[in-house]
Amino acid sequence: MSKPTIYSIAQRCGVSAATVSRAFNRPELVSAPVREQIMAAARELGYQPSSAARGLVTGRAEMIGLVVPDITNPFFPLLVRAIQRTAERMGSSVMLIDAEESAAAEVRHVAQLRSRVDGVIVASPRSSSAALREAARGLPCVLLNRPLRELSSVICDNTSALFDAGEHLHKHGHRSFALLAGPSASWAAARRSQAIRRWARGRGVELIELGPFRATFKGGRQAGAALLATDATAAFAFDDLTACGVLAELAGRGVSVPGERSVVGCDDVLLARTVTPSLTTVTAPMDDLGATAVQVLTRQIETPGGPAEHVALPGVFVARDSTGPRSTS
Amino acid sequence: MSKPTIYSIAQRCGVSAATVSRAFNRPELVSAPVREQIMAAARELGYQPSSAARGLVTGRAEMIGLVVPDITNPFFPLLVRAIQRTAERMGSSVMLIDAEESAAAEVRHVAQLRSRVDGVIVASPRSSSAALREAARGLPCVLLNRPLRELSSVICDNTSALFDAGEHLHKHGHRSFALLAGPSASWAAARRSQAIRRWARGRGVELIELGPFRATFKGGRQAGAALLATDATAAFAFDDLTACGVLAELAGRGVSVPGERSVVGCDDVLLARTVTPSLTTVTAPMDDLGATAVQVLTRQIETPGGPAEHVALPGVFVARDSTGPRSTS
DNA sequence: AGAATCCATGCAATCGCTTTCATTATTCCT
DNA sequence: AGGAATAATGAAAGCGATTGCATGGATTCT
Repeated sequence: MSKPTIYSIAQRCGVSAATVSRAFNRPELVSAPVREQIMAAARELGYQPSSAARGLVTGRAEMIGLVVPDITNPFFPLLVRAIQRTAERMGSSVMLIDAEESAAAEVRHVAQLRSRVDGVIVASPRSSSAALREAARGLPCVLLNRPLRELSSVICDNTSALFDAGEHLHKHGHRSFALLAGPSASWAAARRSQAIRRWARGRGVELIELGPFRATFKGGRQAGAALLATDATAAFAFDDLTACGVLAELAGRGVSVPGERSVVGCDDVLLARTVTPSLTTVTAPMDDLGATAVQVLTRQIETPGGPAEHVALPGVFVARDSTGPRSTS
Repeated sequence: MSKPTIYSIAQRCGVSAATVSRAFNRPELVSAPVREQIMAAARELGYQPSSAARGLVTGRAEMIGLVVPDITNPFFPLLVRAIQRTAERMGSSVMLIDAEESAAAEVRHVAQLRSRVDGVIVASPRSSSAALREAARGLPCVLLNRPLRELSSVICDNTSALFDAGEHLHKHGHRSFALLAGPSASWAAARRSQAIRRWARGRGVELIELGPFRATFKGGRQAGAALLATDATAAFAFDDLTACGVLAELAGRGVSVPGERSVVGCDDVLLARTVTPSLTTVTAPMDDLGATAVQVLTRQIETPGGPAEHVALPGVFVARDSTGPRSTS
């Protein structure tokens, strides 16, 4: 007794396979009694449509690929979840690919995905624009947090939230700021630095630029050490992981936060709430980012050759415990 | 100019589609010149075999499902990565499903996966044994960190590593211990508690049982508070997340670690190295766990109806900075 | 040289489903 | 009531690959 197919069901119900197929896909085309009989038989037999067979004829895999550079980066799990949830609602599954931080693996995987998915979402890619363009040629594709004219993209724009962060610190009496820059190759890092510079210039406050530092906990400790060598009372870290490193370094040296220095992070990863003191940071609207990416991708799939779309979602500033009034010492 | 198929290539090379197919799958059956011509044409046309078509005839999806209860739990990303890497080496892709902590979603997803994958790996499932058995009926399945007689399983056994942890603390002069128990429904929690109890009894030391606590940062803070109400100088936390909560609570109350109290965690998630002080904990051999799970699953797929396999991999104790000599006060 | 092998290749069936077109049976309109 | 429109179903042609069997040519053996 092999796997049930539409034919098993058809035979059992004395109808043709076409009718069974319709009962599932276009129920309104099948009379109620027959439809119910078919459904009952299907349930009874434990029938599950073969997605391979369906995919072969429809040309749709009902599956999207998601390429992340490093699944262990706490930034991604929430994104993965949001994307998966939205995809499921649209009837698709998600194939997750962890490129393990290798740009080469990224494009290799995108190329391999081609035949198994309807489209791909590539998050914060490491790869060069050219390689990416080439890999995505003819494959619906949405870039996350990395704009590229020819390909659709969804990005999180922290500019205004960083302004808010600056204002928040300014209101607390800070007048001298440090910018702990992230990796120079990172688009996000460049953009954040730029936003902070603009704000500082507009505000007419002192901005000490330090770095670039690696976007790791270690990089953060170095940044913390560098920070202590200045007399900036408030610092913008590139992201939360860096900020945590800064916190650890300051704690290690007996510098109190926010008593003596204030620190703001970016991204609001889980860690940000967990660490002591909890991090003042910028929340990325993960759910929206993921959902939007899937929606844009769906449009790309349905309109092959359609125009690239570009969506920017704003981050939101959240004040927690790592920022406070400037010490009056 | 539609997607290239084996027929496009066949036509272009003046051979039959069968030969093209063989050139890819059984190259030794095709003469060298023809094979090379085919490969060249394939490259030129950008041919990618349709996995749907292949899957239809071979009955293999070359894909395995991976169901995790909560992708945001730092325990999983490393596991996901290990599984993905091994699967790739075996020619399969991974479909990730985040059950978002819902037992119902877990079995629902396993059921839906049925038609799209060759088998599933279910990590630390929340669902009841019966539901799980039913959902996996006829579908090759490997359970992770949850043994169940009828289904294959791969688990991490921390018993001996926890003994080592106990000895480590004992050597540092600790004589009174606290067990901060994890969720009572968790198999892993029960097992860990049991191991620690056995060790304490064998050693003849005092063991104060606290909890159960939720396996979250908050749960850890509560555990920390409870710990301070006792005079245990060393504590076993259920896992690293809990341990971090304990650390935070102690820090908040000005209790120094490891000066006044020692804390050991379990799992060695990324956080463990990041937090200050870095956590003494038990490392789960993630890579092995993932690789073994995939291998066992592969065997299940190749031998349907074969016997369930059960593999236990030992965790390894690692001493870091959250444990030290008992304070002599 | 003729028979026996072997190698490379082609033919054609098949996997399970969707979908167009044709075919009835039914209902509606004038 | 006769013909048109409508609804429910079936027959059959693919979708793109794999694979068992058949075939014909080259090679080898005796």
